[in-house]
Amino acid sequence: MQLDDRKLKILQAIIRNYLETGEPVGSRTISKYTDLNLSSATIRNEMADLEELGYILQPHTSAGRIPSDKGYRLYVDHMMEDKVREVEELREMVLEKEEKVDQMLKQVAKVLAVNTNYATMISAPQYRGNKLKFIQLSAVDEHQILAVIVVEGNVIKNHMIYVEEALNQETLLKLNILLNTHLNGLSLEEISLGMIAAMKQQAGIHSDIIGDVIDAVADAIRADEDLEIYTSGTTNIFKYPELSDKQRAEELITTFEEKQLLTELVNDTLSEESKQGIQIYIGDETPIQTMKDCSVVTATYELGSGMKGTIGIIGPKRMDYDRVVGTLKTIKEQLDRMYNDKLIEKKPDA
Amino acid sequence: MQLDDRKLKILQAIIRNYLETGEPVGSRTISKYTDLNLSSATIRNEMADLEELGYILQPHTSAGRIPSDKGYRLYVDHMMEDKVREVEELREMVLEKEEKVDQMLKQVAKVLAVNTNYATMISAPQYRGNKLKFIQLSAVDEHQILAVIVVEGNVIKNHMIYVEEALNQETLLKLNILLNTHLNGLSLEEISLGMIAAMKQQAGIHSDIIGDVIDAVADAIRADEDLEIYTSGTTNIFKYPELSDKQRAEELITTFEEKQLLTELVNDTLSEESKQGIQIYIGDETPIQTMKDCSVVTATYELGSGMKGTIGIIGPKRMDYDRVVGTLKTIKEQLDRMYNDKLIEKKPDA
DNA sequence: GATTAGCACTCTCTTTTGATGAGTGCTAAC
DNA sequence: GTTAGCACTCATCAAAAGAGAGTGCTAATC
Repeated sequence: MQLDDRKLKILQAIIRNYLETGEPVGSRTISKYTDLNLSSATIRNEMADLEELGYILQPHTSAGRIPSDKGYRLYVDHMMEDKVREVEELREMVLEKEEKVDQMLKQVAKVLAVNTNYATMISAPQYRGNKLKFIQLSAVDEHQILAVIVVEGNVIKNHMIYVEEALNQETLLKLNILLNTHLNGLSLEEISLGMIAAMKQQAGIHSDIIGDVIDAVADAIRADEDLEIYTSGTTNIFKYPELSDKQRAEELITTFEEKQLLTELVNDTLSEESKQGIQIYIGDETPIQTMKDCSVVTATYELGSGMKGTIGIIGPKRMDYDRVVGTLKTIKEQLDRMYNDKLIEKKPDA
Repeated sequence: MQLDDRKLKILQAIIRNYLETGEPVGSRTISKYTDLNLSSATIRNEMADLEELGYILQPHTSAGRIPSDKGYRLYVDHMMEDKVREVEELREMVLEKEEKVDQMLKQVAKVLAVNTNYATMISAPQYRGNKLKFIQLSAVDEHQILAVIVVEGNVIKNHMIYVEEALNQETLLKLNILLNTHLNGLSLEEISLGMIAAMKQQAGIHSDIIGDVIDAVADAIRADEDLEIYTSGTTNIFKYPELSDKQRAEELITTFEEKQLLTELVNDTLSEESKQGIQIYIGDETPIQTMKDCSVVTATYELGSGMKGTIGIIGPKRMDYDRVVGTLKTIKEQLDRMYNDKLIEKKPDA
């Protein structure tokens, strides 16, 4: 049996209708809904075919039909319309303050959640294979030395070191020079034990401090290991009865609370090189078990120099794919652009 | 009518039983439950009295009785046993790594949630009325200057400043000295506009940078305004039917997600000087509307030098008060102690 | 006078039953 | 190939019936 044009139109009508209502859709509805001018009986025959082909299914005898995962897949691959939706709020927000990246990301997650009525997540950009840019030790008071470590991409890490007795300015300066000359421009792999030993030797009685700083450097560079993930709008799932029975709701919300569990999704998204950076997971396709009754749309954004992050929108399978994809594209572009603008303008931030 | 000893015993039995089962408790149950050796009929008479006194109530005619808020209040004020429970996990964890305060707090929230089966929150200590300790500007590269600001209590704030053209070391040193001599030891209130103007004048063509730094300083000092709050175990509420109908669950979980809403609770706890730093809110007593069907137990902890934070446990009214209070006391003590140990040992952190 | 046994009564909860209605599959006619 | 017609299925809803837990009250007992 073939999937001819008429069957496609009917399938599309079924899906569109189901996306709106969330109710199984019957033959009579389609008969009126479309401009095909076919009676419900004909539609019924076609529906039987579509069911046999696996694109739709019946929750129970004598109910209407709902799209199967295969049906949704066909829809998002071939039948979706490009409905680019402006997200005004975000545009303003991003321009207004870019104070701190993580604050901004939290905001993005929230704006997206409010805009789409789905649950959202966003992962902070990962700084892979980064190199050390700058180290500075400063005496804060008699017993405390502050180590500031800046990594390429301007990730900054602070580390407080306690010392038994005060170091004078001269010593500090020496240590600073020692550290910077040896370590600047290196990645974690390039820092050898030999190098560390050499530095410690040169530092003499202050070798402890060098060890401490090295640890902090290691920490700063591989900060990507505990990936920051922000979520918002998790309670939106209560808006969709098919997701909000107790068990499912509990599982889902727990997944959002234990943000580690979302790492899977981020990794999967980053590994697949999808067209336009937008990825759609329908039902079982998702890498996260608890979301197998959901659909997940993800986008990869880039804040320049390979610092990639992931945005995800999680909703029911009958999510408004057109709108979500449109919104995500907009946001993605804005985030991508944000960094470039900054590069060009070289403006100080607020 | 008086609340004699027998009535008290019966009330206690009712509450204990209800805490366990969550079901209204009837006269027959109590008649067997207690060692009073009274028939159900007698108990019934006493229960009628207790109801008249307002300590218990009937969900509907011919159901057992459940404790009223007044009843719970009497219980926690006078009838609770001190059931101090060790929280081994926390003890180990705290000792093992005190790397970063916020990481640790997240852990505490989680351990508490797992241990108690209730929802938990913890607010990061607030650094009230803090003074500036130290400022340092460093050139990271040609166009970027990093400002590091350290506030009393070792709160560190980083701020990147973009400049059109590179500053030489000498200029930077001058600016550093300028900033530190003028600002060190001052609180936000003590930094006057006149002072800023004077500094800008001395900085000459680099007055922009001064302005930028001042902004960052202001930001660092009043960091308490956007209070960090961590939550955990929010999905535990699904374990209690009386809290987990859709509407209530949604409201509660939203409250936990929008952590700003929890500020009320923190402020209220910090403002009341309760005995032993433990506070119990029953039902309507809570400052947060969405929790009016819950009970909330809070504790104030102190990481030294007036940096106070709040731990909260949110559960059903029939929460196991004895255990929760015990657990909170333990945790509170451990946190309090943690800081003192550190002070004495002056150990560097991991 | 306090305690208890007994009993009618109340109210929730669960199960059963029947009615309704949406939707189907199939057959026969167009 | 399309459509009208009809018997059939199944979820949903509401009303009815039954069971069970628990009460309040009265009268008897200690």
